Amino acid sequence: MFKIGDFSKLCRIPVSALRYYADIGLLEPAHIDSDSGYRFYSLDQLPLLNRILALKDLGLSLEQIKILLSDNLSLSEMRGMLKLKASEMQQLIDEQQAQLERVQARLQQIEQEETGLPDIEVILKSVSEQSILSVRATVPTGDAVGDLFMEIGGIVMSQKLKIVSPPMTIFHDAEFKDKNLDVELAFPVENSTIDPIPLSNGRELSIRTLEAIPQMASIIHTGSYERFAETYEIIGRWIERNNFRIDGVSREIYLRPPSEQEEAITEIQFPIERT
Amino acid sequence: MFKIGDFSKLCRIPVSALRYYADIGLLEPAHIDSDSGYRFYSLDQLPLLNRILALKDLGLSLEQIKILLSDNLSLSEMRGMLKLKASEMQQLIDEQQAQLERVQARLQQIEQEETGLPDIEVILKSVSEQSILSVRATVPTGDAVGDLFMEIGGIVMSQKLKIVSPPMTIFHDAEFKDKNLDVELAFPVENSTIDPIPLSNGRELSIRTLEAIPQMASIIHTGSYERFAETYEIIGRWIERNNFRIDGVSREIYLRPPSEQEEAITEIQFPIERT
DNA sequence: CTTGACTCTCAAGTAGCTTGAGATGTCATA
DNA sequence: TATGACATCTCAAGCTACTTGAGAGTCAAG
Repeated sequence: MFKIGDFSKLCRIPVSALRYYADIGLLEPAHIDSDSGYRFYSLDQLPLLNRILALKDLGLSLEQIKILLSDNLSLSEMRGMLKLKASEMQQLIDEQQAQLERVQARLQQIEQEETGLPDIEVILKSVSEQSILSVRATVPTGDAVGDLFMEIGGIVMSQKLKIVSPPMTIFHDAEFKDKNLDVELAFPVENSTIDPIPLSNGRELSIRTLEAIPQMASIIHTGSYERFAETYEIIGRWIERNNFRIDGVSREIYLRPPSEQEEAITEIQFPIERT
Repeated sequence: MFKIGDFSKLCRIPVSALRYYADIGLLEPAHIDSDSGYRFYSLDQLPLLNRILALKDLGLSLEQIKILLSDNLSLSEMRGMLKLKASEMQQLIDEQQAQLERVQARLQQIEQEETGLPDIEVILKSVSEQSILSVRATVPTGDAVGDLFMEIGGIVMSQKLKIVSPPMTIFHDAEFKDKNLDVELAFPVENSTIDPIPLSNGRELSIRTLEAIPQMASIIHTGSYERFAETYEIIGRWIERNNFRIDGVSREIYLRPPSEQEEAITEIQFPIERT
């Protein structure tokens, strides 16, 4: 029989951990002196302790180990648990690997271009499905989106549909263009249906569903629309450096329109995928 | 200005997290109504929040981010932090990869041999440096180690050295032998020096230092020495399956000698290295 | 004025221990 | 047998980044 300190040296587990294991009922001392309360451990407990440590090393929680050791479970149950664990671990490793790559991308950025554009503002997010009331049109220049907005804004308001978040533009062109852009002007609305509303030029305003997107690179642009190019460059470089590629149509979300007192705030989103 | 719920939807961060960030002073609301205590956030805070999220995504703690955002630190400091972070992450990933491999090794074992020997008892440990009083000798058979033990036990006891842990045998043969084994019988003692003590057959008993070993595969054998073979087989297979190789001399530690009442308990250790 | 949705604060819980305070026990020496 | 050094005991709190829940107050619509 060993006092806790000696047993601790023997098995190289801190005294505090042994006490903790005793507290949670994972490994009770072989004997507890009823006068002093001292815990005593026997060498016969070493195999059990080692089994505990081996299972812990496989990444099981102490709670799981306790269950596993009490109802000594079948091989197939054990296999199930381990398979689950293995896939969890694989996923965790993959995520961490991706995170490491992002850190290294940023490091590379810092090393290469001392005074370059910072891309610290880019974040990764997911967006969920939403209903939009939208019109798709070809506009001669980017600035003309504003005119389209003016044109249909009143019509949208008159629909008595509840608009649940700020308006956005969806850019359908496969490559970058600065003339004759294929855009969709959209207002997120509550889930409902209406008949399409015909507009001039054969266009129509209708409700459709914008599907969820698991991975979006997003950046917030503050200020006038004239300086968009720089912000687009930042997010573009971030995507490139982090080994993503653009996979779908981009959006601009007009969080706050420009006014006398305040600068405009716009979010730019690109759906991305691992290359 | 948005109430917390709306801002939460906007940036896709749970309300509880936003409140937490405010509590720890990481992101204070733009305004707090003094009557109701309601928090109000401005769109102007989005870039800051995104910076926070981007840094968090790089694996920095909220505390670090807070420091980093308050004293806006230099590029080289930033680089230092990221480098440190990157190496930490790399190490973490390597460890987890190794752990995953151990899980998979065990899975493979379960799948292949339904009724095979369980190797659940093998654990990985490190052992630290220790002084030993030892004699090295060639013995005709494994059983003869016991005789050697008898022979020198008395002499060791008479040395008035404090023996700090149970005796062990170190096996110096490069390959397995069952005849003429090159063994070293050792008693861990307090750090001190004595003159070598000559024994019969030209052997001598002396103090030396046994160096620390970072990775040992260890298993506890309970019972008579006759059934050692099976335990050796278990640990050997574990080492093989986990892609380690034996790197140095093995030990047997006689934790409890056999007696009328109790079974013997012996620990077997192999130093190992990643292949 | 009511109703329901929203918000507030404060406390506790999560995992696996570690650290510390303050009280007691054990052991070897004087 | 007294003393001092050291080991051990039992709590309680701390670690991270939040989440959950209780109980109470606020706000907007009908």
